[in-house]
Amino acid sequence: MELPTWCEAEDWCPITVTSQLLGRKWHPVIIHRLLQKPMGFNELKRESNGISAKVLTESLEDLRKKKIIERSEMDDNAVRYNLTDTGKSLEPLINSMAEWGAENADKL
Amino acid sequence: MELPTWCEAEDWCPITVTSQLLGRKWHPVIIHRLLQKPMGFNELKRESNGISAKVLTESLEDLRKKKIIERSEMDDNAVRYNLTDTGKSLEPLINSMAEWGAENADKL
DNA sequence: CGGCATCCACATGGATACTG
DNA sequence: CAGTATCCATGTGGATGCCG
Repeated sequence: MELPTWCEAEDWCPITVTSQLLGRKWHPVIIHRLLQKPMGFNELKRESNGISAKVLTESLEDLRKKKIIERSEMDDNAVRYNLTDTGKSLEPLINSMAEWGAENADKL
Repeated sequence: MELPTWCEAEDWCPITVTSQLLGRKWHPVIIHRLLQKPMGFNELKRESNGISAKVLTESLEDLRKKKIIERSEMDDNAVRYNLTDTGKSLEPLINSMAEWGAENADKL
């Protein structure tokens, strides 16, 4: 199957789509955390070392707009964020990124 | 083998290393182009639809500092940029990004 | 060809404080 | 717990023109 990996127009190529999703500082971290298990706002904040509430809010909003994650309120009013199917489909990519980063961090 | 995919300190995790490399708007595109073949400045500029000379200069500089690409001057004074081994090791990641982007661009 | 110099606009993120 | 509201600093990229 031929996939259009090349840019097909000014300012648009498949790579860039992914890059602009995973290039936001905290997005890949958030997705990585949610791959372990669904979490609430504050747990997610704790698990993402150093993110501010503001940026977490913005990131979650962006990821929701892009249908990568879902927000649901439980019966006890607790909030849960979890990945959509689209979000889960990023798992191999996220893992590859973590692996590449672990192996090459010292070389950069 | 256990790889440290998790953040090990404030402001540092393997995922973030990769994300900050591939998250710059044109970096993945440049790497993708150079995976096809080595190129000079202007050819690379033409092949990356829409990048400005300034940003291309900055990107190449950053990628060089990170040992992802190399710059060499040929005997005829022509310039060639090509990937280092570290840069080439990004190929599967770049391809996965292009693939994911092609498959999910419409859903975002 | 292979850039550099400017200037400018906006995106992104950090810090801090406050709220129901 | 789950956020909002401000303010501010820097990052990042675009446009344009010039140069050897």
